[in-house]
Amino acid sequence: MTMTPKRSISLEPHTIRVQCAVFGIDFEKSPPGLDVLVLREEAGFVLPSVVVGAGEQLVKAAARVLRDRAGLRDLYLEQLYTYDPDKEGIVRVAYYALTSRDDRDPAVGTEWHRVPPGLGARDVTMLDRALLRLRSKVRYEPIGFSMLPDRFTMPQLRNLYEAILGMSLDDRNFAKRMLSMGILRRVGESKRGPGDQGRPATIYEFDNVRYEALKKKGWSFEV
Amino acid sequence: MTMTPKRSISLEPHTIRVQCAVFGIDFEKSPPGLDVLVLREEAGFVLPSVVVGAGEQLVKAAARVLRDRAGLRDLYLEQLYTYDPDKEGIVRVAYYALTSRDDRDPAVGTEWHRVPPGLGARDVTMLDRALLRLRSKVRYEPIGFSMLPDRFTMPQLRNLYEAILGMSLDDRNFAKRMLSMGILRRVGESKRGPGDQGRPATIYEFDNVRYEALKKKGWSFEV
DNA sequence: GCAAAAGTGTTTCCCCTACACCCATGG
DNA sequence: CCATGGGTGTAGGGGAAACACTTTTGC
Repeated sequence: MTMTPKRSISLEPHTIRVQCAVFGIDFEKSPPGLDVLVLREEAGFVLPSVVVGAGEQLVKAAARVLRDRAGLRDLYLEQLYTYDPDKEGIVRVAYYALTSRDDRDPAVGTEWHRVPPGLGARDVTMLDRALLRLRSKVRYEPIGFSMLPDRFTMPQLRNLYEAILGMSLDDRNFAKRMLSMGILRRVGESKRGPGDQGRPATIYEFDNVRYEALKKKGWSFEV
Repeated sequence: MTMTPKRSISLEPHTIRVQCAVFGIDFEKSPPGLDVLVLREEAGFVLPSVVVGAGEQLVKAAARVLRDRAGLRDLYLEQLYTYDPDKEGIVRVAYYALTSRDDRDPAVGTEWHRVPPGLGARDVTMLDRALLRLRSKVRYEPIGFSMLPDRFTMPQLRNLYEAILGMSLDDRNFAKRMLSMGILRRVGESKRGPGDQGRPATIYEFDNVRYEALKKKGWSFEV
């Protein structure tokens, strides 16, 4: 029987690839809908993905591909699931991201598509899981605000939840719940442009300081 | 500018290691408590872990280490989180597992310890995450039954939830909720051994067929 | 008959739901 | 003044939480 020498080099090498499902709300259409960011390739669309560099942090790799390929920064980014190695020994670590589409136009080669868009089987599997997580998590963590501009109106917030959850919500009860949680700061009224009809909406900001304080006391967000 | 040739070999190789937090309830003590399975090593305790073989499925690797090192089979096993590569390029994929301690004695070199036991920093981080997930998930999925023998009593089930959630639960309301969900089958009464005091408890089984049927209708478990 | 453990029912209260009207602005 | 969109209050019902006594067994 021989002793196996200790080695500092890698054993059983795998390639690790991070893959991202980026969600954003399309407020232009009515009703607003949930879109996912895809890259146009020769044979259709793919979700953004990239090989993780040696020693690179996973979330950094995800942020890197979204910055380089889609010009996106400062998004909510959360790890989702790690998939088994495929035939080439590639392990995919899936992330999902939330972003406000704001003013930004999508970078060249990227497009926003209403979910579900046409994708390959693996991308679909991952997107399904991301949607499931998003629909569940958006109800007990205030992550939805990442998909809005810093300042937003109550109807926008409600439209966001309706788009994600795929159901319509009672406007009175929705506003009541949101305001009663005490995590929104009223910061003025919406300015009207030409063509804007109706009463100006109140503008709110998400009060993160307040939210963290409440969370520390055991309170939890809930829609 | 030169073309990079396509390669089928791995790029940016990493070693992947799965790591497991196995939870079980200690019904011997009163009140019963939540234990985690640890391996005794030279310098203390560690969570079970193993390098994932080339082409091996992640969950298979987790099941493999728990079978080989701890003699455990047929446990509830769920992926938890994937950690960034460390200095040696090792990426850890964390799983947590639930098992009924039943009759089984722990295999040699393994011990059950009340959480939290003394562990290294990485193991502690992972265990914290596993506990958080367990405490949350046990409330909306019927995974707790994996920590009981097939046949169990209502007080056992309640003790399990009390041990995991770290709070005491009203016995009447608890039984009411559990029975009203219609996922428990009454299968008899507990046999008393010498030394057993008090009224015999009703024995139940988890009715998985019924649970799946309800879930398909959009119903969801909730404690 | 006493101690130990298990089983069961009722009331209260709060929160979620359902629901309709008035207000502010642009044209 | 009319159309458009935004804001607000109330009443009722259902489910969760609080709460105490009876039953069965071993000793």
